[in-house]
Amino acid sequence: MEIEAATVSKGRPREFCVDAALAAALRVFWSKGYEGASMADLTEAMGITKPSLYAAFGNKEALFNKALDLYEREKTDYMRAALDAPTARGVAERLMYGALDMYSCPENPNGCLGVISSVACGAEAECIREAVVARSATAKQAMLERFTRAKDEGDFPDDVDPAGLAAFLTAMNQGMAVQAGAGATRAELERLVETGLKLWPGR
Amino acid sequence: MEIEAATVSKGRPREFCVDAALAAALRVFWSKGYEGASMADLTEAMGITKPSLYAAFGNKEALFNKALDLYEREKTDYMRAALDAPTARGVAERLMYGALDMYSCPENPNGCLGVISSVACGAEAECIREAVVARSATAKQAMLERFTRAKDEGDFPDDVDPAGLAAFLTAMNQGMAVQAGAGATRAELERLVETGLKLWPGR
DNA sequence: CAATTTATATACCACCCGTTATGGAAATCG
DNA sequence: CGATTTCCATAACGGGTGGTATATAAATTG
Repeated sequence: MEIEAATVSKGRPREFCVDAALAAALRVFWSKGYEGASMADLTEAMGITKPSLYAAFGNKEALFNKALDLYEREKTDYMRAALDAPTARGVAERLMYGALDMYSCPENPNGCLGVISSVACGAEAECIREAVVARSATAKQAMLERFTRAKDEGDFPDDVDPAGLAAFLTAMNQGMAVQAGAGATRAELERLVETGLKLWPGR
Repeated sequence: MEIEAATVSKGRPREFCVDAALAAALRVFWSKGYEGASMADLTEAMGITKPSLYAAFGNKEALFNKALDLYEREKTDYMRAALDAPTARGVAERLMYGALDMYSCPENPNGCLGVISSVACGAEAECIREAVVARSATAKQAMLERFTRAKDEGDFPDDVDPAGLAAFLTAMNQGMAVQAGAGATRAELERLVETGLKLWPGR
């Protein structure tokens, strides 16, 4: 039983770059959501034909999961960097401005793949939603742990709840994603972030 | 040229209640989104056949817009009541707890029809998104006017921006909708609301 | 009771969906 | 070179989509 894929290919090598194709697929899912992205959309953007796609990625769901991996890999990076900030306020700043940069970057599709996929999800694609929600939960959990530590360190008053702050930041992030998807400008999102930080406890 | 529909029907009267059918359609759109709701889903929930639906409502898009009217009519009520609160903090309280009640009512589908429809919207249904976004904009505008008045009345410090507060409340509402759609419990949403109110300026 | 007008029910349309079978081209290994 | 293995392109599959034509049933008007 072969576990590893063959390191030396015997037949004709594939003519496209898997990583580039996956990046293209991510953009399509990011723009249209899981169900909104048709195989025709995907193959056209990826520059390959359907049989090639199925041979390389399995099926639509597997392709989405790999695209989601790619998306989260980058996003996780910026979140981890944010959680490494020395103070809770620093964490909030980096998280919100990071989200702002992501959502207002003109090269990115509008909105957040996670929000799009968890909201726009017909019953048939329940497993997609579950996968996305699970990842979102781990992100929230990481925030919670960071803020419990921050509370111990006296970063904010005792009457505010670390779990509440984590939920708050999550909601702000989701709200930004929705407004960005609806066409909000960077200036509008900036004002939202600044207001959120003005309300943030402490300092 | 007849402008008004005939007030006295001549032929066989329809056997179903239009309002009840529309309410059923609203629940389907609310649960599955515009594109996720198929005509089969709709007719089954409404208890009528496709020709009856098309005769009574026109087509899928017209049906959605009427369902959206119905949805907004109720939601607008609670928002207007919220904006009538004497203080800005009262407005925020009523808006957030109103949203909480709406999103955690077990009889309602999860999430917010507006968020679902604006986020989960393939290119073909662009007009749907535009309709939803336009309504959301008017709601935000009403908040903005209320908070500019509140600022003149000294409800919160001068260094906070009324437009920022409106965007903030909108984002909180959207975040609650996303988290509710993802299966958050009422307790979790309550904690989010309480944190939001704890951060609210003044008092 | 006719005649008319409308609602309903069945069936159907062309199209798009995700997925796969088929046939031929191309590159590697012996 | 020959054999083999894999990739690519075309086309088709069954099923679901929004929307509709046709025919029958039912109620109102005269």
